[in-house]
Amino acid sequence: MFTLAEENYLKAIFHLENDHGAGVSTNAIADKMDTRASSVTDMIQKLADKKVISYQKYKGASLTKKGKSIAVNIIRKHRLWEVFLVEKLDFQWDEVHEIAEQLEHIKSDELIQKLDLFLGHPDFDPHGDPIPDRNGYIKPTEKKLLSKLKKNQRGICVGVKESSATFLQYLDTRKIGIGSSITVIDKEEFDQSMTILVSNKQFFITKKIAENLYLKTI
Amino acid sequence: MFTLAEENYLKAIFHLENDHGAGVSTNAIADKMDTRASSVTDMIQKLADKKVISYQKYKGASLTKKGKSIAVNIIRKHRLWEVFLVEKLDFQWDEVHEIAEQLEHIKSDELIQKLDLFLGHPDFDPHGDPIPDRNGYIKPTEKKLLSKLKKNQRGICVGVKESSATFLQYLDTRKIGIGSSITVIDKEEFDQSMTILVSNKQFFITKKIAENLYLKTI
DNA sequence: CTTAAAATTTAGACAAGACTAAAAAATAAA
DNA sequence: TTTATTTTTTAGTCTTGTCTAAATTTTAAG
Repeated sequence: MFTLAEENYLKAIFHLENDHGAGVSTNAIADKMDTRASSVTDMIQKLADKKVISYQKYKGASLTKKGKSIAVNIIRKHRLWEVFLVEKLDFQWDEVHEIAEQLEHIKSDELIQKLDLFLGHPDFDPHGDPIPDRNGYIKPTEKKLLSKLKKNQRGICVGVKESSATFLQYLDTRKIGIGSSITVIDKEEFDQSMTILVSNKQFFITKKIAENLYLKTI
Repeated sequence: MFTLAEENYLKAIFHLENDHGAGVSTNAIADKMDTRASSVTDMIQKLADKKVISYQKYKGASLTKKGKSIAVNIIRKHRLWEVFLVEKLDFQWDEVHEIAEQLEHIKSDELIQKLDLFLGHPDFDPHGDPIPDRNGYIKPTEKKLLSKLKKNQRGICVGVKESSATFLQYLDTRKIGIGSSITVIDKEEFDQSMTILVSNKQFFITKKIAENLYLKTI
């Protein structure tokens, strides 16, 4: 059985490995977990003892098969609970992360199976992230960051990379959400900022915004 | 803010105080929490420092107003989650305790308010226990232990005192549940055992069973 | 009312998970 | 390649919540 702290480390390592490739550095983990490198070294050692990561001193950490399966299961739970909060309890998409962060650690396979059924086996969470199935399989989706699009290209928003409340609220004020059609009207070579068209309104957005919106190009 | 351990102690003290009156002994708490008396002494001291219990050495502990309010809130959460698990996720009444034991510690007032609404403001949990309202008010119910009934009296089962899986499963095999009509056919003076009638079937039950079934007499 | 038993508290230790400060290793720069 | 910088690890400490063993207080028995 894994403690709350261990589960959170596994989840962090999974995400880091996903975003930046295998062999996650101590500092990267410390950064994501908002803790100190020395604390990470300690935990890394514990997780290696438990065979959920492979690790050599100074060489970074990678999830083993077992570790990955645990991490994916936590992510599955997180995303299912987010769907529950938004679909059933009527929360907004910017309000659910903190709560799901707690709910994801509730231990009961039966519970998750029944929750999944109750929700109608959803494929995506409210932020457009795919929900792993019971075996940990994540359906690959062909989504592209808005920042990768060129002038005049367009797509449908299918997800957000960041899901902090501030970012989501920013999107809300622009009426940008999952399903929104977005067209690149203009793109500034110098700072990668863009002018985009969303439901007949034009907005100016920075590179940072464009790097956190996933589109399905059409 | 209170830790998981602190919350569990508060809950235990609340229940003990409810069942056996104010001034809960160290040993009683240790027993209920399945821990050692010395650990209880330590925690009791912490809780007293935080003003959620009043406590004098060797004299037992009592919840303060603040402590009681925290405890009742945890119980409210526990019972609401139990309703959710049974009503929405289709769990049996003997399967929900462990899971609710975890869910009761999720921190979000908004969540509980919305859950309560989603469930239609239920008054009782699946074991017949009253759900405190948002202000911590518990509607007093006139329920009586089956063991207090005399020969030929009858009532409707409105709750169980114990809610261990084994006890609930025992009741299931006898088709006894919330709402069942129970008549005392015979009562043995010697050992307080009973013969009861439930939906046209007679059962022999021990004193211990009768002491864990709440009835509303009619 | 004194002694025995039970209940409670204290003292000291331990594991988990974090931290600071310092040492060691790896990487980048000159 | 040697030096400087960054990254990572080690060493030692702290807090929370637990434990055992011993001391103390309260309660019960004679």
